[in-house]
Amino acid sequence: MRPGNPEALSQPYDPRRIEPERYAFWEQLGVFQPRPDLAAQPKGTGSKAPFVIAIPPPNVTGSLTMGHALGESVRDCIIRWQRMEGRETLYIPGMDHAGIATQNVVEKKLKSEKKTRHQLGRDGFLKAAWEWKEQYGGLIFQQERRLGITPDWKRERFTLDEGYSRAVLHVFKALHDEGLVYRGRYIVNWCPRCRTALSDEEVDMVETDGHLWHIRYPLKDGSGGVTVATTRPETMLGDTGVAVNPKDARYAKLVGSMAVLPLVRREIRIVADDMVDPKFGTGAVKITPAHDANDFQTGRRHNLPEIVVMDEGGVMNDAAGDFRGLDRFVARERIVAALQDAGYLEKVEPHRHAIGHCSRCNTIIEPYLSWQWFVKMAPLAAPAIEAAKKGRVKMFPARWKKVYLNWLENIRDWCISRQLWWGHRIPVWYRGDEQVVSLDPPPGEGWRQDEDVLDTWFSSWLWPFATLGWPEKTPDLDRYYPNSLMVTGSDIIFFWVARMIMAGYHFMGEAPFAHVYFTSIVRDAQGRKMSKSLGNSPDPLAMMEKYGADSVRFCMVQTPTGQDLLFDEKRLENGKFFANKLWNATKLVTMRLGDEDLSTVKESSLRLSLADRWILSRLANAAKDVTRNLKTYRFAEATQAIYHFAWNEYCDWYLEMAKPRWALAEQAPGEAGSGVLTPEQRDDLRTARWVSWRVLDGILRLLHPFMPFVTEELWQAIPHDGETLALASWPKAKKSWFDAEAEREVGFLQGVVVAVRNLRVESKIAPGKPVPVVVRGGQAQLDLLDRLASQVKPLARIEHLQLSRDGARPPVAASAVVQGAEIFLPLDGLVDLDEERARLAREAQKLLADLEGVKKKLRNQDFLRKAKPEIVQKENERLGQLEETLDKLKRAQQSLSAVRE
RNA sequence: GGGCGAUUAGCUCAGCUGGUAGAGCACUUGCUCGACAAGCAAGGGGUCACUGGUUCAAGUCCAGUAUCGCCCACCA
Repeated sequence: MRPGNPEALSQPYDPRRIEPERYAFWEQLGVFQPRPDLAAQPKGTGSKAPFVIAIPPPNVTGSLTMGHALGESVRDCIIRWQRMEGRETLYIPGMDHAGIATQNVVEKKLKSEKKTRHQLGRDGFLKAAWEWKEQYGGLIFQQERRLGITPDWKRERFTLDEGYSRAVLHVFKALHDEGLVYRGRYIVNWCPRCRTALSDEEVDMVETDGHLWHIRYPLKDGSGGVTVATTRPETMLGDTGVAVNPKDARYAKLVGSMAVLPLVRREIRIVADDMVDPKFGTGAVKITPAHDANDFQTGRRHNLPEIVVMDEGGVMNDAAGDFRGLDRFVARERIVAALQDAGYLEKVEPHRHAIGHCSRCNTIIEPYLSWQWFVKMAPLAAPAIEAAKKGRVKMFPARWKKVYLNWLENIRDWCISRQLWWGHRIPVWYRGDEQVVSLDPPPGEGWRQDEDVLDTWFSSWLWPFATLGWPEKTPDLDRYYPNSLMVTGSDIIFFWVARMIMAGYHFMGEAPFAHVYFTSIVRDAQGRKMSKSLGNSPDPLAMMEKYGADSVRFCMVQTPTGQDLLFDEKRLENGKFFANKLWNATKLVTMRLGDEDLSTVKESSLRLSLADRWILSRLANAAKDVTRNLKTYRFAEATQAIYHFAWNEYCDWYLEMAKPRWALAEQAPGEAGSGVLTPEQRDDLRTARWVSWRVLDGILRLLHPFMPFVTEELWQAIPHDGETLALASWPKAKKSWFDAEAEREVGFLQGVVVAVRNLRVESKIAPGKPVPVVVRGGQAQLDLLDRLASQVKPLARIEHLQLSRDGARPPVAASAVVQGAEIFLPLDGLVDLDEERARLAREAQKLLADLEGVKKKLRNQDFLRKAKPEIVQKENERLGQLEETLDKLKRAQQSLSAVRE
């Protein structure tokens, strides 16, 4: 047992003073490293299997947001809890190279130096990017230390590290060898600003007001024309056909004939295709196979030429004839004008539709025909679907399972090539007609490597096992895969969660984690997304400065799960106030503990008083509640349980009741009251000290995963066993501590105290003035009050407590009824009798309404017959209580009305 | 067009298996009594969005409606 250090609490609570020091303290002790000695049993068996969480790797360019703070609070809370439960824990940190985001940042920096990446060339650019990474990357981890999270920093991984990169390339080759990776010329989502292809998930669809232009295409034979409707007139330059529905009678005779494309004068064929909806627009669709995914399919079905009319920057190319060199939107205006001048434009309608935007830079996406690499997803999705259906991967909250399944069941192939430089370069080599997939350059001369890199998510989806050394068969991989839990935002359920599960099954044969917990998405108080441009994103570091990391953690962790959180800075006050309360309570307790080594005190040697039995019972309940709620990720309930117990039960009641007992020590300073105190008093003092210490210790343990800094600080200040609270054991709900009788009895005492306090206030008695109180009640109730009189009296400032079985009621008094016992506050000449009468009348009226409700229920035969017996009995008891209370109130009213003023 | 979620005190939200509506903040009144004014004590405040249904009993289960929000979707 180590003695406490009460002096540590002499200054007021200030998180800024204690938090940074504590982090260094934990790091020094090495509490973040996994302790294999704890995991006696092999993985996957029993509760002692290692508990593993991998961090969702933040972008190397990232800095800490409230969203990160929320995720980290949850992850670290669970990790710390599991560590205290005695499990070996591993929290894996790392960063994502974030292809497009990082390349954008580095290019911007180059621009400020009046350079472009093309001037530097590929190698020069990559060198600059790595330099940037070394200099600025990973800032977020410095910030996250401030939060008190406990990853094993020695295991930090980066998705572009040598080993990790091998894993990524290995996966590409493996999937290619299986026929699941293929190269093809298809329509992809193209961002003309980033000049790269994107996956479907990287495109945000935005409802936008646009136009539907109706354009007449004359027939070649001069016999009229066909009118098509389009939202993107500029693509007409690439039209190679017109499609109509085969069942559409209006156009039946045109099928097979040729139309002449206006402005371009190209002859294009009119074809019949089911994809056309006769009811939309004109029922005739212009076909631009190189600039529309639908048209591409249609074009292939009818062997129409594919003409690309823009370059990679969205500028019209040579195929655009007179419009070459124009930006696609300028070209749109010019083309519309030209069509109008030539009399081809029949109509323009307003039209609302969804337009794709680059999720990185918000540029409008251009469907673009190009050579890309794809992953065939359906075979990978199958086990991931089954895993969720069979519950092998559980999601919290469960409703996300549906979203997940819906996506997987309609999954489309994944475009994984990106026209960037920062990333894993595709391991494919070309020489003439030869094509080789190989991690290293093939032997021989003249090989040229594919220019493209892989989608960032093509590396992140390997995170749960690539961080552990895969594809090597490392001991870590054997020990720590599968992970236990994934905590992330629901916004990346497709990008990342679903893909990790697919990769887990495909490469490791089992799910990467058993549970997925989805946190809230943090929004501002008006419900807007946090964004840099709006400036509505609070800086977590500033929040920690102001309220403390403990408060940020405590308040963020208890946000609603998996739905939007409207963040309001004001909520953070709560945690700080709570920490402050505990600080002061601990200060009080440390001042009263005396010199005895409490760890040597045997609980069985103590005679626990009612208050002791009560608070121990409540502690057992709190331990049970916190643990149960942590198990199901119900953080709001878990924090509520410990908060309420610590503040409203331990501080508000137990400590107040302990004060008179501690005061015994002051009657006999020095030798723990020897000689002056009776043996019973000495025992009581020891008991009060032991229980208040023991319960405080329990509170600090239960709260530690949520507020690690202040709990550690306070734990060090009281007598404690072990070096750090972070490695102390998690409190168990001791069976022998549950004590329903003590809870009932203290409930009565609390009722009496509250009633007296209320009578005082209602009677406008000065707060400090001691008052006499008379209680009439059952023998058991009176005995209870008698036994705890010395503790109850100060709580309500009772000067003299008179207990009587059925003695006379004081003639002039304010009164109340608590569990059938009558409480009188004699008030000769002090009280406003009219007010007291009115108060009693109000009280009686309330009771009468309740009574009516209960009576009605008990008259109902169906209720008596069908409700569970214990419910009926409860109602009967309630009826008795209400009638008794009402009766006593009536008598109080009578006795008051008999009094003349 | 499909799916999901929300709607409970002035605000932000809890209410898990149906059985007398809760918390924090805000509000009212009163408190420098040696842990704490970041506090203490006592209070006020809700026909649980609406309509039907199931049930002895519904904030809680079912159906529908309304409003708001999110996600998915190849009507050009």
